[in-house]
Amino acid sequence: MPELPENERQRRMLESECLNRTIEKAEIGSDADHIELPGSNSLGRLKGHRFSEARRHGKNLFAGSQSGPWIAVHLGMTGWIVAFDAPDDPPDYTKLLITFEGDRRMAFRCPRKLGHVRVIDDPDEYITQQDVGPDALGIGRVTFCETIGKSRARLKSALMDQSRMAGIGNLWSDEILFGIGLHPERRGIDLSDDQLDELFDMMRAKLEKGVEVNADYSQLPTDWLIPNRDEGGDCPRCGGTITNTKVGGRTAYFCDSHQS
DNA sequence: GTGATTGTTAGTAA
DNA sequence: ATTACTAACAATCA
Repeated sequence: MPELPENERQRRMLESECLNRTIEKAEIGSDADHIELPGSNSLGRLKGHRFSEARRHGKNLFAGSQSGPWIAVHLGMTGWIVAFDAPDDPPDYTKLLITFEGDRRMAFRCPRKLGHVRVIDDPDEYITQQDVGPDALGIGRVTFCETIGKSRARLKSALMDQSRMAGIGNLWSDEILFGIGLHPERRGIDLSDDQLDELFDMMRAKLEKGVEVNADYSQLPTDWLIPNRDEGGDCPRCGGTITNTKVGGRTAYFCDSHQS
């Protein structure tokens, strides 16, 4: 379940459960057809190394060390990483299984196979190669206002464009626009400087809260969109109705009253 | 059966 | 160059 807050939660999990243990084995799970995973040569490179650091950049996740190889993980729509101890069995849909010293194991599971894992040498170089913009919680106000303010694309699409900034997907883009009261089909180029400023602040506030509650939606304020993201429901903030439309091929939920 | 799903990419078109 | 639209990937659920 990965947008920026969900991905940060995964990063924390890796950090607390999977660092500083020597890798004994990295293997492909069963049912791993039609998904991009490292070949045996790449997997072999991991053996004997340790992950000393877990990083997040947008929806990308990295684990590795300065002198050793890194894994670059993208969770796709339904990917998830689980840490557990042998002899417990890996969960369903495990595509890649890493066994560390001391029975600790890390499973990359991915039911819909839309995620992937790669073995790389340098996360920074990888981010550049992949044309991924700055992390949405790392992008500066000036850069944000510039890239959104010059864009003729619809706001929702612009926020979700991983080359502009990385980490915002369907749910959180809706949440941000709901918070600021802008319709998802508005254009960045039509916003005033003040509106761009407020949008930047709103993006940070929403994502920071999402990170703070560790992407546990039950802990989000009840007047936010995500807990009320149902077609036809009442807007928790005004007398409006939650409705939806297609933007960029995704379903955009918004309040028909206070978002314009 | 139909349509939808927290993501990305390729192809096409304007 | 930028943006929009569609389909595709695959599994599952309402």
